[in-house]
Amino acid sequence: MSSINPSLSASDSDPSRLPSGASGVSSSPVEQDTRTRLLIAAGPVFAESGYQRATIRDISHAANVNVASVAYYFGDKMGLYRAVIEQIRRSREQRFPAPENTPDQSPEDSLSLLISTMLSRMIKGDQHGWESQLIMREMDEPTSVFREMVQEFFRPIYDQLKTVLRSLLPTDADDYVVEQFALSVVGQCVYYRIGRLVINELVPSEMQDQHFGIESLCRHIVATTIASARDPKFGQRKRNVRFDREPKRFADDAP
Amino acid sequence: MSSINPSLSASDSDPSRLPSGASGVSSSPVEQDTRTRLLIAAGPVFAESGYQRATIRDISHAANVNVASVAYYFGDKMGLYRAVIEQIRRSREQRFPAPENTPDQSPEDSLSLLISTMLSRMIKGDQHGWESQLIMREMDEPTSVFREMVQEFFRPIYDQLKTVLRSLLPTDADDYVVEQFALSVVGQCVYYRIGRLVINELVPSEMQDQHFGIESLCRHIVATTIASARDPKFGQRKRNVRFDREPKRFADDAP
DNA sequence: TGACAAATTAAACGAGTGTTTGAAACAGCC
DNA sequence: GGCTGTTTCAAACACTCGTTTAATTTGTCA
Repeated sequence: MSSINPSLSASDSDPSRLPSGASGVSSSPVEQDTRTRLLIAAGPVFAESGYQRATIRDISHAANVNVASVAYYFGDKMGLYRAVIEQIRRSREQRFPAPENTPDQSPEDSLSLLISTMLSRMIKGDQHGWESQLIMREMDEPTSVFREMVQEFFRPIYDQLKTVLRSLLPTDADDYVVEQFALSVVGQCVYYRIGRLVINELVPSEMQDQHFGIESLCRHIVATTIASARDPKFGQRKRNVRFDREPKRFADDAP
Repeated sequence: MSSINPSLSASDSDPSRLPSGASGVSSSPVEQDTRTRLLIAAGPVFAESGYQRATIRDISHAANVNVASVAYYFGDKMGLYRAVIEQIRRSREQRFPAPENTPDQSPEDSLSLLISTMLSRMIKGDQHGWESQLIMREMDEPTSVFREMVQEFFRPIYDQLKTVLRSLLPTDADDYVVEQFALSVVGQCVYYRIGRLVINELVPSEMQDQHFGIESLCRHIVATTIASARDPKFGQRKRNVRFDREPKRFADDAP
């Protein structure tokens, strides 16, 4: 019932929302104010355990603050979570900005830049490996922040990708073909994050070390995408007899 | 301390492990023995909530049995979970068996069959949509059954995929190229399951209805894979100047 | 210094959790 | 019937969770 709780009167990102002891500029990573320490400690815990399983006791212990501080500074657990997500978005957009669409750039170069941006955000997009993990968790355990996150995180670069692909494909390519190509690119990039535990089991570690770095993967995805988008036979796909004698596996497929 | 608990002396899949009241053959879906009712009810709950958040009270309520029955028949919560996973593996292998490698089949047909099998297992591989979800959960929230699951679920069809891709690629293609192609195919298939919530936000629903059925996606993935694998320029990738003026985004990439 | 608000703390609360228990209900057999 | 082993059940246990509370400490300014 107290009326002094700061979480009720200030935005998550308002820098003026600081305790009186600290004067904005942080002196040392371990000597920051309680709110900042919570924000720093919460990310890895949420990423590791997921929103539900993460406990504010764990987070508070990691931040070396009292459990009640979460309610004091962020209202509740979800308030802290939203602050972490927003922090990731800003950090990521700053360190791996989407490339600009300069007209003097070939579509191939644009595609390469986009893919390397996506792979970087995905694989090395965080200093300690937990930021992407947290985003991926939202994808199959969505919380209330999911929809907003898709629109702000993914929509912009996805639209850029579609634009570039359209310029690579034949001019009469249908919209759905562009969409399928875009999702193919995204799928390939995302899998190296999502499926990394499976990949660790299936691919020898020496091969991963030598040929599964971002640069190597980017080369592969760019080359295969361009090769198939430019394939002269591609326009015939719809009538290719090869696919007319598919096994009847599609009983409940789209009509 | 009781010595009559059946979970301690019988395998999860032993059909003789039935209460004396039921005589093996099930009469009606709603009139099965307690153990079977638990097994049926547990799958969707585990898939929906994940192993940790799923509660045996929810499962027991859905199965219309007492909470203590889980301990009685499966030892503990993890015992029930393992039984569910094993049930999925058998069901899936029976309904979507990996295609055989018949020699009279073109590599294109083999690839198409493999991809449609993977997509089917992924997207419609379960009667009510929860089986794949449960498997996907293991991929980024692995429990103790993860490693065994990868080897038994994914390894066989992944090896088949590599064999087919090798026959499509130039004969002198390096092993890592085969591996990259295989993971590209897997990534594209998996993304339509993993990223389905994101896709729902990014792709108009009419387009999803018309062009994102299994058959349509299979055609696209097969066509792009074959086009790029057969691209005569593909062998030159390593020396393509285009990639030599990549932005320096690869500071911590593999040397 | 003393008053006052901000910040922190230990403790408690109430709701859920997995698991255990001991008694009751039920089956089949003598 | 009575007996025996199996299965079910409601209740309790021990524990963890997010949140609240009331008391204490800290910092600032008159």
